[in-house]
Formats: sequence, C-alpha cells, structure tokens
Amino acid sequence: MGLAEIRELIKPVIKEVDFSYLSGKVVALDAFNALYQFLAAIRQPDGTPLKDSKGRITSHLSGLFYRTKNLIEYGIKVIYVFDGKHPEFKKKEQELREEQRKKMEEKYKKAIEMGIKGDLKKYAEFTSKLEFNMVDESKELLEAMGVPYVQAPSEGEAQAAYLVKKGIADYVGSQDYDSLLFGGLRVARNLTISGKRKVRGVEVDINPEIAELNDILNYLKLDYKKLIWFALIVGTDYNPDGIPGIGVKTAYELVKNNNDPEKLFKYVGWDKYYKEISWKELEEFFEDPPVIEINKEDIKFGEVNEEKIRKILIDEHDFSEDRVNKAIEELKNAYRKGSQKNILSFFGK
DNA sequence: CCCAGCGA
DNA sequence: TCGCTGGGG
Repeated sequence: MGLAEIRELIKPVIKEVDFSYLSGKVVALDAFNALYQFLAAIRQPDGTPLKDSKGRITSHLSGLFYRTKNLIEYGIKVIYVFDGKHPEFKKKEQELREEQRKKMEEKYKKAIEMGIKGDLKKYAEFTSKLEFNMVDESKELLEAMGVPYVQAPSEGEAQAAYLVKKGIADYVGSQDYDSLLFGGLRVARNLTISGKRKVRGVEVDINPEIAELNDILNYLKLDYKKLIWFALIVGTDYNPDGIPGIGVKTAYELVKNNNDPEKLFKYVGWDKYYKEISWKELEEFFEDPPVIEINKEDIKFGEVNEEKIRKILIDEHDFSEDRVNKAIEELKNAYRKGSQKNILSFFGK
C-alpha cells in the first residue's frame, strides 16, 4: 500500500522503540525485503557492491550475517520468511519495478561513462537484483547460523502475518506495512536498516518503530475489512495505481462512511480501472492468502554450525577469517545467554 | 549494511 | 566511550 501516505495517517499509533524493547521477542523478518536492503546499502562510495575474488556479489551475505548476529545479541529471536511464487495479479507491479530498476541501471552506467561521481551510489542503490543463487546461499547461511527460516508458498508478508496470528512470532519485521493487510497483528520497521537519517540538517539514529493492527483500527475507527477497502482504493502491490484521483483523505472518508463494499467500489469506479481483477478477489486474498501451516515446534533456534559458516563466508567468499570467527563467538555467546534467560524464566526468576 | 582503528 | 574515517569482499 502507499506506505508513505498511510504512515502519515497512522503516525500517532506508531511507536518508536529501541532494540532492547524487542529483547525476548520473536520477529518474523521478511527475507527478500532485508536482502534487497543489504544489496542496496552495502556498497562502496562509487556504487559497486562487495564482491569475492571471483567477482560474485557478497553484500547480501555480509548484511545478513552481521545484522542477524546483532539482532540475536539484542536477545531478539529471528525467523526469516522467504517469498514464494507471487500471485499472477502481482505481475503489473513486478514489471513496473523491473522497469524502474533497468532505468536506474542505465543512469548508473551513463554516470560512470561520463565520470559523474556525485550520484553514483544513489543510482546504484536501485539497481540491485536478487538472484536465485543469492537466495539459496542466504538460506544456507541462516541454517548454519542456527536461524530458522520459512519458505512461503506465496507472499512472504502473508506467511509472516500468519506466524504472528498463530502466536509463533510477536512481530512481522519489514519496511512495508503490507503485512497488516494480511492480518499481521504487529509490525516492526527499521530492523534491517540502520545508520543515520537527516532531520533538519542534524543526523539522528534510526530506531525501530512498531505498529499494532488493533491500535490502527481503533485510531482510524475502521474494522479490518474496511482497512483493506481503504488500501485497495489508495493502491496496493496488486493494484499500484489505486483509484486515480482519490487520495488518502478522500479514501478514508469514503470507507468510514460506507458499510456496503458493493456500493463503495461501484461509486469509485473500480471496474473501469481494473478489468482483470475484482476488488472482492483481492479482499479475499488479503483475508485468506496461501500460507503453509507451521507449528511452534517446527521452529528451532540456535544450533550453530561453525564449520559451515566458515566454509561459506571464509572459504567460498573471502570474508576476513578474524572477523568471522569473532562474530561466531559473539553469536554463540548470545545464544547461551538467551537459553539461560529461558531457563530462569522457566523457574519464574 | 558492518567492522576496526584512531584520536579526542 | 564516542565519533569519525576508511575498508570490507
């Protein structure tokens, strides 16, 4: 959904927290979302990503390894959720994104040719492409780190929302708030990005922010179905344009004052703009998306395979042995502390 | 994004 | 301990 605008609307119920707030909590992280962020952000000033001696990109592995280790050190229990096959009706949005990516790639290449240094990194950030093998090695690395992951049959955001609904996870971790539309009860942002953000010229740390579906609904005085209608009017990944000419404010007023979706979508002229898909199909998709059933017992945290980590990062991809070994020790320590904490809470201490 | 090293 | 810089792969 049009995140920037909706954030504005629900700002009062978004809570800024620090990482320790999430200590002891289980977070289902949107893996593709995180990997794209690492690919975009982990670059040299000229825009080139990190590569091993064979020229293979390693930015995603670096980000995944160190960031995940840090989250675990905060006491956060991380589950990664990988996207499966996108629904047919997401094609438009995907083509749009691919087009934009290619445009940026052109701009980036041209800037290099012409020797323009200033904007190189900015362009490069949008050229990232997540390849199949990157996904596979990311899963392998997570396994070696003792971090569980779930392969979604369809949308990762939907699977992550399911994990929260079922009580297996406490939060969906993603930069998008889309999982709220899938009924995800709690969402946490800014878990995989960090660094500084400029506010009125002053640099401040970016902190995690969390939002709860129930708070949002109470605040907006909408029910869950109406939130979906609202999103469909302003635009989602499946109908990126929303209803042209209707903005956030109008859409909000419309759904608040209409209880009959048939009338509502007739009024805004849905059928004019979307011939291939009905609002009802999309509503059903959000309410009951394809997910795989998971039980709490299926999720295992904390079995580190040091040798495998070293094989992937040091042997295969030329990471610094010292840094990796140090991080492995920190990871093991974090797990030890975590399990001690579990035992203490088990005895009520 | 991350870390290591440095000087304050 | 902190903020900054340069390099990581």
